[in-house]
Amino acid sequence: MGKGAGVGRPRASGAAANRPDARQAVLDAAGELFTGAGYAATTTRAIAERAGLRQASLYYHFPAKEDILAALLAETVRPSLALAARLVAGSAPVEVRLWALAYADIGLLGGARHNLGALYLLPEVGSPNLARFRAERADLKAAYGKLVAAAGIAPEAVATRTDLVFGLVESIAVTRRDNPSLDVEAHIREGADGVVRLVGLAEPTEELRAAAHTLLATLPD
Amino acid sequence: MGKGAGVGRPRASGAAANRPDARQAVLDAAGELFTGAGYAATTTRAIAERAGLRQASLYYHFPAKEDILAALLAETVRPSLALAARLVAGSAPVEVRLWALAYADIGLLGGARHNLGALYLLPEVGSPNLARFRAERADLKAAYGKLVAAAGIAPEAVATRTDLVFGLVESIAVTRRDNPSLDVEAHIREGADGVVRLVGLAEPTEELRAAAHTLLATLPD
DNA sequence: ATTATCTATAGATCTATAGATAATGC
DNA sequence: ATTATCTATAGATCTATAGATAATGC
Repeated sequence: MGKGAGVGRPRASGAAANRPDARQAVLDAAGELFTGAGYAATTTRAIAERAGLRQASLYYHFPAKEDILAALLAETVRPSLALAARLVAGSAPVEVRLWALAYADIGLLGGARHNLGALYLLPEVGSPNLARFRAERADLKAAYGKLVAAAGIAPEAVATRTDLVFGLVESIAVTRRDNPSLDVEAHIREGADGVVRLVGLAEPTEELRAAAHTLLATLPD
Repeated sequence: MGKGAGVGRPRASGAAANRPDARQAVLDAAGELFTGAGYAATTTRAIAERAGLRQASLYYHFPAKEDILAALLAETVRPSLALAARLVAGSAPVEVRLWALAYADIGLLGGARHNLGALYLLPEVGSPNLARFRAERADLKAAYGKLVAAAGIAPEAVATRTDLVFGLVESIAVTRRDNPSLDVEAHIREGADGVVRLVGLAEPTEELRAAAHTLLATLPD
């Protein structure tokens, strides 16, 4: 049991009070419901029920419903952003770094519990309270843009090409929503190949893929 | 004025009653609000207000809120589907037909009022009542799949490659949402080129694009 | 008589707050 | 005394229906 377990009134279900567990259960429940039914259609009562708490108890862990969404968005975009920053700063050939970024990023979205990438598609991400997430996602896109520019794309074409690459990467969320039994591994490999092709670089070779895997395995944390 | 104008109690605004006008105004208002704020977060009152009617009057034109969404989805996917059916049945080189389909389809989504492609991303499209739309969208995807297969992709790679192509085409909706002042024309041209590249066909030439434009201009209606 | 609208509202929520309570910690 | 939960509910909706009404059409 984590720190604080047992302190506080027990849950109605009988479980002992436990701050970190409850917070995590809320995020997990909200992740499933927001990605499945959307934000507005998901009630705080449904989240609480699935998390094993009473509705009002959510507000001990999050000041408002929207803060639950903000926490989920942050934990989804941040690993991708951290990886992108390290790859942009790297010195491997640009096609290797781009393949590696797309591969890892699609993998994070495709491998997450509950298709968390679908959160990026929610209309509520436009909310003023979620500006932080939008800025982090824009930073991630800018990292793709730097690699696209480094790939030798004509300067006036970089922005549009980057939009397309970023759209292709995030499209895993829609594909997965449409087909929950998707072969995610195949999609990740083909998606990374596709990003390289889409940018206009040479057809990916097995050597390129191997180099990218090595690069990802040796990145400093 | 259209047929039926003036028959019926005048609107509270003073405008004469007019069935076709009111229905169109409702769809237009709902298109703007659903794409901007989402389905669940858009109230029937807000739709009615923007359409110049009272909230309850919506129900003379649509049996329920969800039927307004169904009508918008249908009118967004059908033109693309009709075009795809004609191109799949055509005899022009496959790279020309694929470029033409992607160009026209991205153009329909990118050029529509209110970014209607964003409706495809709403979590509510999973609703049982919207099965018809999902089937039509699946037919559209299948048309892309036929062209991908005809492009000589290895049979076991066709499904994934098609997912990626379809994802790239629809990504215009997310791009446009993120950047409402997007250069749509540039995105359409680059997007069609990108689809051809993504499938693994030869880099698009000016001749290919010209042939595709000719094909689109000469398609029978 | 028919049509397209209106006013009024029932009934069902939904979010967030107020205040109580049942644990552990000191 | 502090913590993490609970019960109860205020206040604000939101969708859809009931029934009235102000036009035109016959």
